[in-house]
Amino acid sequence: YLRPEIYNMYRSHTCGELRSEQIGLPVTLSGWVKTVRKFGSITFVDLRDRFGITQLYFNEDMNPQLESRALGREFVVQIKGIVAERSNKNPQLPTGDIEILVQEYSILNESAVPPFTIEDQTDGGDELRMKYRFLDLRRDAIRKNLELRYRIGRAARNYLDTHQFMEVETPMLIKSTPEGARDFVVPSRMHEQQFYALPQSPQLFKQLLMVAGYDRYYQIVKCFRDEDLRADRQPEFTQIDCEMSFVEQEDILQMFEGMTKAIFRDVKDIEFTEAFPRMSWADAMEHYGNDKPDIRFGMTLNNIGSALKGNQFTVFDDAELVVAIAAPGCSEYTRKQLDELTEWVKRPQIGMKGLVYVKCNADGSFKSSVDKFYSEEKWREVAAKMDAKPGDLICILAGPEALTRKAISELRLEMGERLGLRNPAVFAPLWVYDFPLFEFDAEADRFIACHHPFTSPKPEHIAWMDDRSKYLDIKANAYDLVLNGTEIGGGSIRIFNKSLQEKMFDALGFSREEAHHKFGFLLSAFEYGTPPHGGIALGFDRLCALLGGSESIRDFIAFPKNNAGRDMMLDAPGPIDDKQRKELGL
RNA sequence: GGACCGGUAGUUCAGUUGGUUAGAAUGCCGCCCUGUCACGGCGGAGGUCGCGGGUUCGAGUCCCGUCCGGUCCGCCA
Repeated sequence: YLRPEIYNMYRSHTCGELRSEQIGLPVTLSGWVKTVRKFGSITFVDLRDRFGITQLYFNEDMNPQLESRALGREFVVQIKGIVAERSNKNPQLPTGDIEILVQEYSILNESAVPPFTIEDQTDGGDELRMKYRFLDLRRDAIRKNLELRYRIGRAARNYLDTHQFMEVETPMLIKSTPEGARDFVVPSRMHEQQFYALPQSPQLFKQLLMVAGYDRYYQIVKCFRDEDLRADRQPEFTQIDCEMSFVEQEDILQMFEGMTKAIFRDVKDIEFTEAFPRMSWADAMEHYGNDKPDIRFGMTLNNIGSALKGNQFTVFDDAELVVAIAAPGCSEYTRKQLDELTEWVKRPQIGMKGLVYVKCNADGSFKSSVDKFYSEEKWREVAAKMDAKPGDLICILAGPEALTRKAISELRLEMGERLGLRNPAVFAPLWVYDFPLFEFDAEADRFIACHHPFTSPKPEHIAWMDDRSKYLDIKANAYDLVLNGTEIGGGSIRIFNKSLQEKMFDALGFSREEAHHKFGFLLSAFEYGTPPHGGIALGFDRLCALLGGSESIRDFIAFPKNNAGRDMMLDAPGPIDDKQRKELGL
């Protein structure tokens, strides 16, 4: 614990640092009144600041000018007094052995009655807390989250500094780019009908820094995307953005695995002694049904179509994919529970038509919802193939490939949650690698980059860049860092060759003119000695939320926006006045 | 672009089949209280039931619309 250097007229100590060693010491404290507990002529006040809570003891009999009734919640006060031993100690407070015998006090500022209580268990709802975020931030719970965020950032910076990374700022006012998320655009008075865009990431700038020879760059940087939001998605968010030159994929994985370990060590006192597990994208999709597997638990996917097709059960026979998980210890599910689970997979956001279940009973027998079509022997065979144990419940989904894969992936996570297998205190990092370079966007009727258009294909697949029929088979030098089923980072080895970059733009359907108009500066830079390079960007907000054991990133951002992208405190965005509008030519 | 949940006292919520004067807890105000730390006791104030329309003898309750908040799907290179 570092004692802040705050000796001045307002305070000699913080509200968090006095202990029994200071008994008898005259002190001056300033802070906010958290609670007032009055007993006739004596009064206890909990005084709060960022560093803690210290109990004040007012005694009107001993000191008649201490009329404590003037004090209200959240008043800012300064007191002078003597540190004293408490007759009743409070073991729940670090300062609980002492109190301050108040000799004089002054109210530095009064407070209106706050609209919600400033306690860990506040009575305020989200909406109110966001509107009065400055009060919400006084709460311990939020303060601890922001302190965690600060410590994570500091740990990352310390690690990167010791590995010769250099922080460079890149511009916030840039040019709108065609690929990827929608840009926030910014009009400018001096350029009528022209717009800056806010960066979705500093991607191009960090690559140009590599061209410039600023090997090992990092930046903890705001990024902006004008897309719809979620609990874990904000229109402005922060990345730990990094780039290195003269590296291959393995170098980057090592470096940032090291950084992740350092963060866990510094911030959570958790030591990862083993290398992070790695999984190819194809394996992730096959065994977990998504590209960010939560590997805290098993219950992996089994494609059992071949075993079950051809038994006159048309649901399976007509399905592109028949896939199952074995939920451990769930064979005793009642009819009601099974019906509820069936309803769960039929919800619109899952979108399945139904659920087939097979109870692997403890006595070795099997009971399924489709016994009409399948013998017990068949289920024994399937159970053996899936490694399902007596006592397990096999859940089978069947339907179109993509929908069913996503549904079983969601069902796996849901069952993991229900079975308590997703403990937020357990951390399971994972590298996912060998992502495809392209995916086909049916709506736009063209190929789009899975990662971004600057990602290099695997060297052995570069030849396929000339053959559209091979596009979907091309693997990229791209990788994600996944933690507990959440993507916390992603990166790639970049293209550093002009003709390959042009080939990439061709593949994505940009004309040469368009490519040069949008990315001419990059193509130009590639003519002047670009080193091989690659990097990664970590989602700082998500990392904080995960380490803080929370689903929502909002409590780890000082002034977040709501799910409509509004700042409830500022009431932003808002209209601009006619004068501004006119100047901007809007 | 779409689905679902919610909106009642400062706050968090309850409010049955549509039926008298809309309740609880907490907070707030007043009085009492010398060891509390979720202090306690007594008393009091506090409501455009989000908004608009409709059905009805009668609407917090039912219907339609709308606004706001939340969660999710699509989207998020």
